[in-house]
Amino acid sequence: MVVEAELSDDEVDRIFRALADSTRRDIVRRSLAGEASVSELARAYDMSFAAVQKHVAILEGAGLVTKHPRGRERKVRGNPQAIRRAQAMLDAYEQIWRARVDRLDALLADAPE
Amino acid sequence: MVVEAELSDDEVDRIFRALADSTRRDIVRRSLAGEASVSELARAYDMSFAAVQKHVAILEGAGLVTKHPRGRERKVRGNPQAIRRAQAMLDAYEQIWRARVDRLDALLADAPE
DNA sequence: ATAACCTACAACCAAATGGTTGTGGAAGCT
DNA sequence: AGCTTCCACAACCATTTGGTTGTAGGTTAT
Repeated sequence: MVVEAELSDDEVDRIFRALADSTRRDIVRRSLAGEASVSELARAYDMSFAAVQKHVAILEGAGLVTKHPRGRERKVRGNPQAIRRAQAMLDAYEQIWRARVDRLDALLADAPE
Repeated sequence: MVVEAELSDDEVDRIFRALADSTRRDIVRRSLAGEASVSELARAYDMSFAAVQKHVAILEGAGLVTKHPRGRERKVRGNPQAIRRAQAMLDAYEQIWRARVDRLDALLADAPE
């Protein structure tokens, strides 16, 4: 059974904020496709190693990515669970909208002229 | 036929950034559940009218919400399409992960010892 | 042992964020 | 007309963000 972790506002903030940057989204894509070390990632972007390191740290803080020491490098691995939790949030919003549409439909059905 | 709007990085940035604030997420929820004027929304939060107005403007800039003049007020309406576009983004990430898992499975099948 | 590489972290800086107050215009009410 | 309500926008301020460089520690290779 899937544990439906109650997300605090702060956690949701971090997830969406982490996704609100194209470099970070690209890091997520790469690390979901397969493990990559921080420096491998850094070589892919036109910015300093430290900058990429910070992006990875932000993603890690949001739970979108985990780091795993392998020798002298840290392998970055995407976390599909975090993605699914974000999806669950958006699903909830769509349900709210759907519920509203249903209410309006019911109203029209009750007063059909 | 559904128009699969190609989202620019900037647009995706705006959508996730807009969702990375609990006040704004709450505004989205309310405006998906039903239209509300800016001042109605403002009364719900412990901050100035102008602050709420800015949040609505950010949501509008991200396409998560639309404003509709009704007399002297502007009715704020949630836009489920924008939500779905964000969902599509997250779906794409999950597909990437799934593809990786499939690749690994295939590898194991090919070299079964 | 020395050199090269990978990572972490601090200090710094410009720009963006999230809030405030104040001003002003347009719409509705008495 | 005059007052009130709703909204937009500018100016300002503190904090956060996203980048930089520099320093230092741990790991691998020569």
